[in-house]
Amino acid sequence: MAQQEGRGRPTMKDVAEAAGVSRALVSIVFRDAPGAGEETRRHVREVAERLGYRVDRRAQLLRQSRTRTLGVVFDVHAAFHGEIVEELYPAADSRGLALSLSAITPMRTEEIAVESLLDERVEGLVLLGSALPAAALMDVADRLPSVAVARPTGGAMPAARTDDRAGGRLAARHLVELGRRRVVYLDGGDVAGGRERREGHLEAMAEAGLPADVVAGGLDEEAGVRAARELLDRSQLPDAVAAFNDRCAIGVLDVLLRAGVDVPREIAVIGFDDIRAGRLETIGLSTIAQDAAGLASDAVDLVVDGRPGAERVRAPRLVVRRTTGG
Amino acid sequence: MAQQEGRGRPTMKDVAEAAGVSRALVSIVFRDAPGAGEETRRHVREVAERLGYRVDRRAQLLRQSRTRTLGVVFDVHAAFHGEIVEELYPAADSRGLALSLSAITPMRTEEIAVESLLDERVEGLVLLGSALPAAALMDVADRLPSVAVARPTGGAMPAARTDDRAGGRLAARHLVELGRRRVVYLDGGDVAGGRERREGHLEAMAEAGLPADVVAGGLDEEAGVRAARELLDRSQLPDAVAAFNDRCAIGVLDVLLRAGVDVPREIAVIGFDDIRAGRLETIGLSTIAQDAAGLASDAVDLVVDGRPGAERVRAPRLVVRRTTGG
DNA sequence: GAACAGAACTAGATCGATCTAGTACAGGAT
DNA sequence: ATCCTGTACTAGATCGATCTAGTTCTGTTC
Repeated sequence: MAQQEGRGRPTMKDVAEAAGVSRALVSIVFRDAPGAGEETRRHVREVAERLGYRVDRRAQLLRQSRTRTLGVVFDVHAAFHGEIVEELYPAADSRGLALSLSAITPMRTEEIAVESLLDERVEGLVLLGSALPAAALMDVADRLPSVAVARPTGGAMPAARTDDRAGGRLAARHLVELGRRRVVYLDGGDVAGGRERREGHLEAMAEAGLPADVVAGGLDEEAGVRAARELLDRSQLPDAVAAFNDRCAIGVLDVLLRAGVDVPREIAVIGFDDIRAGRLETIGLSTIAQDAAGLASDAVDLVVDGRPGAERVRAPRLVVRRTTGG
Repeated sequence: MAQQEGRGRPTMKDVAEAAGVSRALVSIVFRDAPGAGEETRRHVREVAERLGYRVDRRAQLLRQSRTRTLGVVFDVHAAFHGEIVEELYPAADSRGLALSLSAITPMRTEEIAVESLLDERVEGLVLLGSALPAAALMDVADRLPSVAVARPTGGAMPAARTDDRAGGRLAARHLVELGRRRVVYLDGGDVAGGRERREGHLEAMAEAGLPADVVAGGLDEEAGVRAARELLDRSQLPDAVAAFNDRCAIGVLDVLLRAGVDVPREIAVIGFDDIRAGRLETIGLSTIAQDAAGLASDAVDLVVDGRPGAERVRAPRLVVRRTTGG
């Protein structure tokens, strides 16, 4: 990793000398700030280009009181996080902010990921699907403008999230409108949005005058598989399944398919999240879509002018595909 | 995003004044450098703790000639990239290096991702599954010690990769040893490792004295679905399918399952990569596993003391699961 | 042609750390 | 008493940019 160049990369001073102007003027040119003639700008840019000069972001960050950078803590394995990170780039960009990503891994805890961003002096933090307890969230929010995405925070930190309760209702009502009567809900437990989705489902079922049937599910395909096997053991099969999320729903689908159950004729299945895998033609999973771009945009808004308890909630959207469709 | 504190976070100067020592000494303490008494170290650390001081990485980076940071360009949607990023953290850490992540998205091209890292003055670049042409790779490698992971570079840049040819052979031989005779290979085309895997497959088939049967496949589930439908239209079905990667294989599996084909009895299926989805009990995809930790470690090694055309190749590993198993 | 405004440009301080080249002082050898 | 050595500590330069407060220069206006 020995730097091949003799004395490192060129600096503003080098460009200034080569162009026969002051360093300050070079700075003006590169910041597109007023105070330089057109002719000079062209010349400076040309000299810089020739020397292979690029502004050193380290020095830039140090000098500017504002780093104009948002830290993003995410999980490299959560597919939905990828979707949001992707949308965060343009959302931040449109407000003149850069992103600094910090991944969570089994060895690299959320705390470590946050600390490393604080050391970089990011101006705000976006936590994707944080697993931190409310007290820890408050600590973080206390140090820096922060926002939690896709999880309710109970006011501990501003949040950008989907209206999970409405999503739960939406899914249940859709199944009921298809004429389904024996609807099972596969619960996600206490995780981000878990309670809200379950309650939404229960409300919709109650409104329809139908009995609720909640079964412990989980967050991933494995959980869906386990739950589906249990369902198949019942004397009377349900005629619809609403799962906490898409991954769980996909596990269910797989078991049903192998057992020769006709989806959706015998059992309709609906998930939550609208992950890519579910959009595949062969899977065709009906689902409640979260608005990734909207969440990302809300998240940046909230970090930028974050009042303590603020919350932005996006309406979910019903996406009908094969598993509940004709 | 208004900084709540009056004058921003405390600096080394603040700590020095509060502790009644010089700034330089505080620096010595925080770098664990020699030149300070035990007593003083304790005192400085205590004062710093009380003020909530943390070293400003921006200033640190600027002053040190070395940033000791590796830039990582990756795709948030490629599951395998997540696996490698995860392993890169400890690999870099053990050599005293930090990571700076830069994501590729539809709007944010690989070039942009690379530029942003160059601006941060990272000391080396790790490109995951880069899609850049050889010429562009050479340009990048010319500017900075770089390494491409999981793609052959034809010497344009050091590479840490899996022996894809051996992997192709391994998969084919496994199928042949199971007694399969009509083996179809779903090709991945010209992408990273595509040619090598195909050639390995062809070699193994030739050695077994069996005819080769290469069909255009692709990189994702959709491609697998298309290819599988074509196969089902044939007058005589193959008795085994080796796919370019796991995602493609999963698409194939789905179609076969829906068509009522018994996997693996009628058709055995094997993929490549060992992604998480394939490990699921219900899918149970046999595959050729790439050694993510090994690739990550090799990648860091190569960046650190990168001779121009260097290459580290890891042996792949056959993982037998349900789709070719009992 | 004096006064003035605005544009173009520059010198020098500054951001918050590290690094170099010192100074001060203790204790031991001569 | 003098010299030396090593440890503990400090002043000031430095990294590469931006920012403030200027200075020139050009062109208008009265």
